[in-house]
Amino acid sequence: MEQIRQEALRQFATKGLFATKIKDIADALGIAQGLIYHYYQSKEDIYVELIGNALDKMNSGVSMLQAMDLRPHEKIRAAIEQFFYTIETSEDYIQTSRLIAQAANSVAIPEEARALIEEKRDMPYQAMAKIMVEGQREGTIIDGDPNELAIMFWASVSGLAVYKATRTNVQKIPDAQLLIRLSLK
Amino acid sequence: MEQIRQEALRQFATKGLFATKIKDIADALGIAQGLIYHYYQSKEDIYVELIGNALDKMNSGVSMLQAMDLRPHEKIRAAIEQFFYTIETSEDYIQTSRLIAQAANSVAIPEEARALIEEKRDMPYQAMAKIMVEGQREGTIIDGDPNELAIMFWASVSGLAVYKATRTNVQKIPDAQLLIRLSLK
DNA sequence: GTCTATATCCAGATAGAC
DNA sequence: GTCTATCTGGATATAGAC
Repeated sequence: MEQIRQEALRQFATKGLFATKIKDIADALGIAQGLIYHYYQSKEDIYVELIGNALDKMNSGVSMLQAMDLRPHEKIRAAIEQFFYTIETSEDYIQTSRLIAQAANSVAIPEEARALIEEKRDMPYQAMAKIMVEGQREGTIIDGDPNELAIMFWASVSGLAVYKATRTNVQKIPDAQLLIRLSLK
Repeated sequence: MEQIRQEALRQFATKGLFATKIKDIADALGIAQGLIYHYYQSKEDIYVELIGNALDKMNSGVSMLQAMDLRPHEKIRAAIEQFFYTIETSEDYIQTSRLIAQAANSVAIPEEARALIEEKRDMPYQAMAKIMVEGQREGTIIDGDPNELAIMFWASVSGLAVYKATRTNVQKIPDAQLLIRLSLK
């Protein structure tokens, strides 16, 4: 069950929902194709579950960040550093963000998956906008619409994640200092 | 023929290669499904042609930028402004970048398409790195590895493009000034 | 050039034995 | 729980008439 999830994540993240065949997953695990249907009712069911997990994982990271006892500009530094660390060390994180990127960029995903994305994907933006506001009050974050700052922040972060994910042999991704320049005074 | 290309681009960009059915394209154009095969040998053929066109379009934009009679930091401003303008006005540009994003993020695309991407996608990074070097010599671009600066630049730009492409009702995307802060002194 | 009809294949899902 | 076998639908691609 957990193995099915893992293998499905790996394949959905790299190939997408439609190019991934149930047989591919079964073969990779060395089990019969029919056995998958003992655990899941359909391919879409696996997909929807994974999308939900992925969004929750992303959002819980953001929640933890919010709860940290740090000043706003320190939270941004922490977020960036955590991001750079995770992207270098966690295969699972890369697959997770890749899955979300694939899903968000496709209109041909199950209704339920779409609903989950719609419901959950704005959380990081709102949380970051709040941090920006607080930082502006303290004078450590640059002026400007906090929502736009938040969008710019996550757009850059996810752009980097995609860059990293789609190059097999990336030696180095840019230094965290560059990202910090985006919003900090 | 041109209509097939256009409709196929629209659908591949939003749904990907595998979720797009030949019949979907034919139906959208009001022609018979079989007729597509009068113009193209296979679905993959259409896809590969579109990928090639998309990459060329992107790269020709960059080439034009390079050829402009501007100082390096002005080129960066120009690139950002052109980008913001195009993303707001050109449906075709959004589809084009979405197609490339989809393709680059999937391992399940035709061999030929993969080869095209491998061959052509680094051009913008190299061109931008060169501009960064020149700007650093002039003192208008911040210090740091020019390759990393270039990666950061395009990661942010493409992150924004994806953000914009995947929200139907985006009112505003961040101001160009924010992006400029990334690299200019 | 465009259509209808169809051959062929493949993948999702089910049935039922062990 | 796991397998093999199979039903069923759908999609690519082809054939051939108009």
